[in-house]
Amino acid sequence: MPKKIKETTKIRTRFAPSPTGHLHIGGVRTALFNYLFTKQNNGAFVLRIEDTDVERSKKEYEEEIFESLKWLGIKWTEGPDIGGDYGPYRQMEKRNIYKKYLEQLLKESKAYYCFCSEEELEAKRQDQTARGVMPKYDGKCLSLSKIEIEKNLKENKKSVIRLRIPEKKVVFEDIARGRIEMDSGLIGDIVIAKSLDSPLFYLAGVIDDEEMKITHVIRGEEHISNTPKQILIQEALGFKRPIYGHIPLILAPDRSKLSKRYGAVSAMEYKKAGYLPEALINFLAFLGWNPGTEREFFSLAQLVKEFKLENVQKGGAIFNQKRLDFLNGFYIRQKSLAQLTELALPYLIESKLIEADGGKEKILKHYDICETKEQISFEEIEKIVSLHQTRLKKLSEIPGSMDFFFKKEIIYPKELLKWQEMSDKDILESLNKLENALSQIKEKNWDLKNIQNVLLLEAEQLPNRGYLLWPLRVALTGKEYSAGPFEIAEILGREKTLERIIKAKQLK
RNA sequence: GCCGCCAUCGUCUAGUCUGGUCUAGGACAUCAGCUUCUCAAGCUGGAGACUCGGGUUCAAAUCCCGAUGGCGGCGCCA
Repeated sequence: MPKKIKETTKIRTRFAPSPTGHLHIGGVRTALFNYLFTKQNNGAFVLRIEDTDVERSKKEYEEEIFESLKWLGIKWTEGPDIGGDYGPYRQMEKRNIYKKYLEQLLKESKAYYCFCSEEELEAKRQDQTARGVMPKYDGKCLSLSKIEIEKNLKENKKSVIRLRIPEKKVVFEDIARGRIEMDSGLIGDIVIAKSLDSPLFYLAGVIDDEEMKITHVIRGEEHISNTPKQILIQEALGFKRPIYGHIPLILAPDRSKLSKRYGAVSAMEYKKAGYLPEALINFLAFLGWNPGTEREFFSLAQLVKEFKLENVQKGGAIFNQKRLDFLNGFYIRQKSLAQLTELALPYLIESKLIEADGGKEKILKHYDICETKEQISFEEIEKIVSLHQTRLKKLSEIPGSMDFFFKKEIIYPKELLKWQEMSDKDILESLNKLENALSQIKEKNWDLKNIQNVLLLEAEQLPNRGYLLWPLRVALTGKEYSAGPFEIAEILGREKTLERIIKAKQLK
């Protein structure tokens, strides 16, 4: 007996994207909030693919939805790929079910065929807008006789199926916003299917939620105005009403809907750009929600514990790229060196700085100018990566910030060697001092401590350390900004360090 | 236009339900300093907000009304 009660009260939610485009960051957040809410209540989280728009739905987008959610660690418990007791989980695989309900509505005269042309409807809409009223269908085809309908259908006259909307006040409680009400008289009879075999979003969604025993519908704010329509469909069908929770939208910096104009919007683009899933999750969770304390770093597991759907903000939140970058930098710093190096490898390979040749042990250093290739170990790459851990905001910055370790020749303007008011002569003197001092260190003694001792001794005799250290750093890296020269020299090795100093002297 | 939702630093937000402890707290960004060869990281400090107008009250960011602004919806898209 208790078991049964438990079963009927189990929370069931769903994330129902349509595979008509890349999985948007806003969709990801909707999925995240659903996941957090469900997981903390030990509920079931259904992934449903809403592919009723046959023209725009694509298999590759569906794949991307799976991939994105998996990357972020947002796990669903039922879905098209893993199955479940309430499938199928793709809407186009259950057309017969929608058809059954559609026939029921038609039979009960709760829905009717409409033969109005799109042009006719469009003209009426424009007229209504011009008169300052909310556009709605005038119910013209409602007065069609059974015989006329039969005749039209037989002639294959183009038609849609509309739901009769009764005039009443539709009221519902929203977990995130409280009571919301709307007058259904303003809506007009909505189209719920193009035909018996092609239901529209409103209808299919409502039927799925019922059949999948969804208890909580958590979705974006853009659906608030759709909710009364769906409630009316539920009522016509005699379905149970789920609990609704509408979460605010993610906005672009100008407060408009976030779109491609503002750069990356899909989850996979963020992955490619070198964002960590931890950072994206933490960031997205805090867009519209916060724990009410001053704590700001949360893992997915910690969010499951602390998240409260009732506490989500009501207003839309602007996507603050700088904050995401900050969080990403933070999570990069949290990684162990081995983990970060592992993450760096694909970026180094992609930019042709290294080649992978059968596993970690045989990583090849690849010179982009000479043909020579030499081996470099994972441990050596780790050392290089360690110098950059505090300097990275995104993984995609990896090749650009450490390429000088891998390249045979580095290119930079001579002008860059100049520190403060140094003359060409000063630079040459510094480079000579560097060459002399460093050549004194024997190959076997080439380590950070010795390099530092020798160089600092030399540098103290100059107006300031920069006179020696800046040209050194530039000669070794070719960059205006980088990690410190001692560490770099150590990793580069005696031979290459001296070689680059000599090259710097020859620069025209 | 109509309907709905919303409104605290540039941004994300705490505080609003249960008025006083709020000369409004935190974080990102920004500025200055420390550190320092540069850039990061780290530390210290600064500047920076209750949309406006009416009420209610001894007292309003907090309650009520109105205005304004922003966003969403008004599809044979989802």
